[in-house]
Amino acid sequence: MDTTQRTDQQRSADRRRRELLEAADRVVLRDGPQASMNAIAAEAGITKPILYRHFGDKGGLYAALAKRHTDALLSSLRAALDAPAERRERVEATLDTYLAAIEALPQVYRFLMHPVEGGQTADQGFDTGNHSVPLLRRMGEELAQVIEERVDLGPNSQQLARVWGHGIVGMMHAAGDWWLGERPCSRAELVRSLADLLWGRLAAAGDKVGGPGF
Amino acid sequence: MDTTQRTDQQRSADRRRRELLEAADRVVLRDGPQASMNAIAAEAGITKPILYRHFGDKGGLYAALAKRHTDALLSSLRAALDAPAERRERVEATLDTYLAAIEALPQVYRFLMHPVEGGQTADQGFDTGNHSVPLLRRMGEELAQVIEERVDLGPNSQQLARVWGHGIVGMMHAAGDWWLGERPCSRAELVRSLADLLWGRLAAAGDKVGGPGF
DNA sequence: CTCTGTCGTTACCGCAAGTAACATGCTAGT
DNA sequence: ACTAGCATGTTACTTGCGGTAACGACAGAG
Repeated sequence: MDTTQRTDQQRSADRRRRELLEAADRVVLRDGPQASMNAIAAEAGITKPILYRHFGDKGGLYAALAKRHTDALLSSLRAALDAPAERRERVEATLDTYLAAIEALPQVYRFLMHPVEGGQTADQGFDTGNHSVPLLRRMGEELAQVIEERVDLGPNSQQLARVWGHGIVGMMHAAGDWWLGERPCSRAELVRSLADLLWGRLAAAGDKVGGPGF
Repeated sequence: MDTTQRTDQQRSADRRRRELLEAADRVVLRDGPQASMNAIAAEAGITKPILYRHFGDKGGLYAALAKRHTDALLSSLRAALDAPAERRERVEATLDTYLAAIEALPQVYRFLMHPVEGGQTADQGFDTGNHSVPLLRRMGEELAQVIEERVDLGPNSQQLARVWGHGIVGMMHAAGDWWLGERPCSRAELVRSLADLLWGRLAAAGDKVGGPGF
């Protein structure tokens, strides 16, 4: 039959696609974010044009690869966010989930955050937009949605929630990035410090009167 | 004399260097972060090898260019941070300064934040560190220092200040990036929303009881 | 046996980073 | 005045990567 044939082909194509993505994963994990298409193809045991037939261009492969990890991370985060617990506990669990993920696979994390994406094919004419850091954006939107659903923010809540979503995600990301590089403290301490920041401890703290030189 | 000669040459070299940097600036402002060395050289009215003699490689030119803008932005931020005013006002002024800067020169801002840096020259062997987003790091450290100097955080204040410095900078960056792309509100509203977040409004807000579907 | 479509290859193009080797002009020593 | 040295600039090249065109084998339909 036509349909069964197509299904078979589709299945085979999907399996190939998954194999290719896993090979790409291995290479990225080994070579970092600047893994070349040649290297990925070689790791998969095939040659470049097949990659291009499956993913269009490097951006497409990146997008597919990123989607896998992004989806996985987001579902973990959703679990932490939606837990039936106090807000502070949920926030700490979410921060810890994120930090544990980037701690476990820093190479993958760097690939997701710093996509390189300097192709010579001109996507010229962009004024400010594009620039493709989809993971941060998706996390920000997701968090915004949760905030807007569960926290009572009065009028204009949607916009406020979105600002906060992106802001909190950025805080988490930058602090995590710095922490990964320097490891100045344990993960638990970092989580506590960030949660304290979100809980207004900066506003509540008093001025320090005597400067170091006075 | 030998010394006077050398001084003349040094001055001439420095002037050339500045001219080259200004040309690079113009190109980056026009072409975005993926400006090619050829284009920069052409804009400066010279050819590639001169650029390489002055800056070593593309990373060197990037570093020099980034240092100029980073220094300029940091001095503006320092002015806002060190103003003799209430903490909330200072925080809002700092946020607004940063956002105004990225709003005025989005291309430069993108160049600073997304350096591309995917050279084929292997800096292999890095585990987690490097990855070169020096602007965010420098802003984080700077802010940490100001916080530690001026806010009374009790014991372990230095570490807490650093976490907060990097976290706040990341919040500002991510929210600014998103805002630049979507422009969902005015700059003043964004500043207010972020300051509210830092002032603990997330913790203070009540739960929303009735979900949208219940 | 041929036609068609998928999976795969080799060989190529264009482009950008980076370099080697050559040309030129200025200052200085003899 | 002639030549040595040194900075400045050039052309022309190599390497490596993203991306593609054109060609080769193997499956099933008529």
